[in-house]
Amino acid sequence: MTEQEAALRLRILKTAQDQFFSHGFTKVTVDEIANRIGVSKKTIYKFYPSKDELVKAVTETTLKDVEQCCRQIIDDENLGFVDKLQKMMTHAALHISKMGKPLIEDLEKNAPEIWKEISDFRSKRIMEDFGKLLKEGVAKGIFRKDIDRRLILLIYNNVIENVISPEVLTQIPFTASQVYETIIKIFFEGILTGEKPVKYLPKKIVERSFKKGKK
Amino acid sequence: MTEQEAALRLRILKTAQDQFFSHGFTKVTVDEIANRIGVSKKTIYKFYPSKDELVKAVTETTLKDVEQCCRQIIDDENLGFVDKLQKMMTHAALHISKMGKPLIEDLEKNAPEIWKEISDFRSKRIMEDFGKLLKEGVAKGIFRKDIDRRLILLIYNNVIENVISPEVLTQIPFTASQVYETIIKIFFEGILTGEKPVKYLPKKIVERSFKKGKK
DNA sequence: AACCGTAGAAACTAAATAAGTTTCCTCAAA
DNA sequence: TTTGAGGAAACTTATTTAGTTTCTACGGTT
Repeated sequence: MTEQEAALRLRILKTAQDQFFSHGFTKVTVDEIANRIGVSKKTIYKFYPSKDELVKAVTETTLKDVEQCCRQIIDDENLGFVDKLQKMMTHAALHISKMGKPLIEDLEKNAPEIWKEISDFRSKRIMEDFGKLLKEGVAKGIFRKDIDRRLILLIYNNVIENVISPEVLTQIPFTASQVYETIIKIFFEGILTGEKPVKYLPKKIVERSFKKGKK
Repeated sequence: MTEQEAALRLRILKTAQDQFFSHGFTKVTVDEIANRIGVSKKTIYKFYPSKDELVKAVTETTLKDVEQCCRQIIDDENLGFVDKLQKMMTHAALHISKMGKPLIEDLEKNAPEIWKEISDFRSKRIMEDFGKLLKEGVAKGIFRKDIDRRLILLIYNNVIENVISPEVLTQIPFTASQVYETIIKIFFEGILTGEKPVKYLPKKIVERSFKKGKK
């Protein structure tokens, strides 16, 4: 595959990702993706043998990117676990809000095996690594022990999924980063014991980070 | 039709409007609308003989609401024409941003006769009434005469349609009302001669006004 | 100038989806 | 007990879409 072909293949992937993230995949036709890029369906099927393979490629690329980012955070020895937790939460928020609800619901209904892959990944990556950090915080007396961490993550996931969405953000007098900062405050203030001062606010997220199709 | 039946009919209309405004009408199935409301397709077809009729009803109701609001503004003798223009612009903005681009493009492609109705309405209502107010301003030396008002409206329509949209607003550090206020400033500063002081800023629009399906 | 390979556009085939209708069943009201 | 209405699902028919094939044009190579 030449470099130009690789570039085209990536462009197909990014355009599909953008459209699938916004609308789900069943509502987006291969014809539409082709038209957006300015190629024919024949060219798309040159790189991806079927629409399902394209959906899979979008999903796997997304999860790989998330995995890589999470690993960088976990493996960063310069960060304390609170910083790690906060960065993980930020990254999870970006992932959840970009890989939007329309696609997740669509996958659950129409491509359950891909949905299961995402669900398993989130369980492993979010519940394990995330949960490990929460557990460490409890052990050190920084986080409260009376709140089940699986519920923390369930609530967090739902809040991000439903509040940081284009439709909601259009109708409230707050920007995406303002909303996210408030969510982080409520969560951290809710799980901290208060016995030790903890800095948990992330560096301000620029709204552009919420752009779909962006790394 | 009983009052309860009328309420159900209206609920079907509002749900359809909400979904069509966000996604266009071809991508929204009658099944989905029925599921959202918790009725069967049979019940929907009781009130609307076909999907096309439902789309037509949504469109006509929308245009009627806009017409009524515009008329109230035009007929309000307590308002100067600058206030009238500004209120018309605000109302046009709410209409354009709510009756979203997905539906307009969908109608143009798949239901051209409905699209033409909207287009004609917009020409008449926006170009005529709107244009009349601009003309009056030029005559009074308040607005510049060297800018064609058809272009003013074309540019205004495009700015509102493309900037005040959920996807864009998610990715910028401004709220919908902040963006709208800036648009209004640029437009009025751009068309005013500056010979006379003019107050043009609207009362602040609450973001909830951008909610689809809301009157 | 001729040939070759590739991709766009559109047509094609087969499968899937959706509009609109009908059937069966349940429930509430008379 | 009977009746009527609506939900759920099945059904029919039409339309759409996934994936394939054909035709044509264009650019590169010989």
